Amino acid sequence: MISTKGRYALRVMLDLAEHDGEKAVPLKQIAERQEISKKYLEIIVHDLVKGGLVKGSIGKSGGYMLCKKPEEYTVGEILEVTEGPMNTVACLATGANVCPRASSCRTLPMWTEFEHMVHDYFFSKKLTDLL
Amino acid sequence: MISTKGRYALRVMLDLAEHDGEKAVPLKQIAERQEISKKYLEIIVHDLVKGGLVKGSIGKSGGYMLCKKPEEYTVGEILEVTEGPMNTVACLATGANVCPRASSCRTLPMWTEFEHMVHDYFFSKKLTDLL
DNA sequence: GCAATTGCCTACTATGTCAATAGGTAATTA
DNA sequence: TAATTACCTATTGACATAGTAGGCAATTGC
Repeated sequence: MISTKGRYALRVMLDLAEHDGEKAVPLKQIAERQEISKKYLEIIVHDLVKGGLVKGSIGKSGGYMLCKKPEEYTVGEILEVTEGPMNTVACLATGANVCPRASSCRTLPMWTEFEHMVHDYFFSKKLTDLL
Repeated sequence: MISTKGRYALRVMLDLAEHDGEKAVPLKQIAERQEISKKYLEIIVHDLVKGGLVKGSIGKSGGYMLCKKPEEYTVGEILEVTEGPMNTVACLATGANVCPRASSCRTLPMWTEFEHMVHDYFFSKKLTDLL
């Protein structure tokens, strides 16, 4: 299940891609266009900044800008930065203690295959594919 | 994210498939073999019974049996019965109020495509593919 | 017939995540 | 210098997850 955080993040990135230029885009404008609470977007954009996907500038005529060209972003990296690593099952989660049944588990191969499929899907999809 | 309910349900179904025969399999045995709390499994198996995937018989030498032949089950139906409908994003959830932005949403087509991919994956995978 | 076995039922709980909201600080620029 | 803007910490209500606890009722092997 993709949460609102990831979905909103994607919409923010698309908004920034559409208004990509010289000037930074204030969060207020994004919030209005996307009809999402500005306060909540602050949290999300903070993750994007922390993840190095966008950069912000403080002060009048400040706002946010993309760090790379729009076509260089994948949907996967945007989702991972806001939602954390894409784990579909707990036994495959990054940093999970290895399940003692792993070697004989009948279901593990399927989960692994599924996880790869999901990962491939989102990391081969570019942000600009959605425009 | 697939929860323990769905994952355990799958292991129960596999256990039943491996011990498919004349006699019903007591939950106690399944719990011991799978190393899962019997109490918790009761909840899960109840969902499987409610969903018509297995049937139980009360009393001494009672237990659970499959309703169909093992090869007739898909992973998808087992997961749906225990985890509820497979919704990857809220805007596509069954019974969700339609998003007013749906017609112009840049991300919706991707979510729809993704949801189909996930659905197809699990519903084309048979239980016996895991044995 | 009786006792052991087994499924079935309701209720409860601790923990964590989600989706926000609230209020304030500090930097920048028109 | 005043408006604008990003940035920071804290808090909240609702809900889901992952179980635990205890008892009832039906069946059957002896």
